[in-house]
Amino acid sequence: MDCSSWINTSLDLNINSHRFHEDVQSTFELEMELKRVSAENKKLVEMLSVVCENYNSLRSQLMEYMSKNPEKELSPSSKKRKSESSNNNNNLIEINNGNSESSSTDEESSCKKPREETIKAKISRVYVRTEASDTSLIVKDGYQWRKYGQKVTRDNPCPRAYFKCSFAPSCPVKKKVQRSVEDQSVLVATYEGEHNHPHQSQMEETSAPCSAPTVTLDLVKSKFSDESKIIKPKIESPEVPPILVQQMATSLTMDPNFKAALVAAISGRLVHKN
DNA sequence: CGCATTTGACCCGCGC
DNA sequence: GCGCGGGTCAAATGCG
Repeated sequence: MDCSSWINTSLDLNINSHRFHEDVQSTFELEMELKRVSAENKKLVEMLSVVCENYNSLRSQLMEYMSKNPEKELSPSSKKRKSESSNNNNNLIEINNGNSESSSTDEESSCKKPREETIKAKISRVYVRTEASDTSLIVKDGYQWRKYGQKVTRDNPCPRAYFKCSFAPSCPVKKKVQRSVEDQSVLVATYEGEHNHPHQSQMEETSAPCSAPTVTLDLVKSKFSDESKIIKPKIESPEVPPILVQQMATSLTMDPNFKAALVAAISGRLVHKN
């Protein structure tokens, strides 16, 4: 072996050794990254389980309520001025009837308001548990409201507050807030219409700890249409059916915001490494 | 001073 | 037609 071939062989070995070192380092970094992603996935699974638990709790409470008051939900002849029903829901529950142009059993969309034939406002109801000492009729939903009236209604000694979205008249959304008759620690907020502007405190809420989870129950056009059939005036097992977990996971993955956040979390770390 | 809230008056639909 | 009750208006008031 001459001198030049020896140098070439030595260089090859050196280069191969360097590449091997890089490969080992790259593999090590990938393993670390895999561990981080696994940890994040674990957190997400834990979050999902918390969501499932909250859903389970709220669902059981809803079933209990419906078993006690089946006629209020089923009777099409319910009057407009029936009392605001209460329940023992913790945190925040939104019951969204998805009011549409078709005939509805909701008392708010009864046919006795011919002047409002063009108004097809989406009406939803939110139950918020508050501190017993909290006497304000404030529901923190992330939007800014302007109070324009307050009334004491016949069915409830607690006054009902009337709010308009602060972006009115460009945003036609209104809401009524009143304490529940039976449980005055529960605020009943009735929303009319949909906001035509972005959520004002969306950024703050997404970064804030999730202390009061919100569950939306669309009782008319539920995405969980199968589950809406399951809801009967009968107490069922409090366990979450596996199909529900799957559907909740699916709806999470279908959520573009959730997807974007997940992709940003993972790709951000990978890009940062490279 | 400007804006939000309060609160009594007013409007309107419904039942009798 | 009248009274009742929910919903809205707008002047008064309070607050930063």
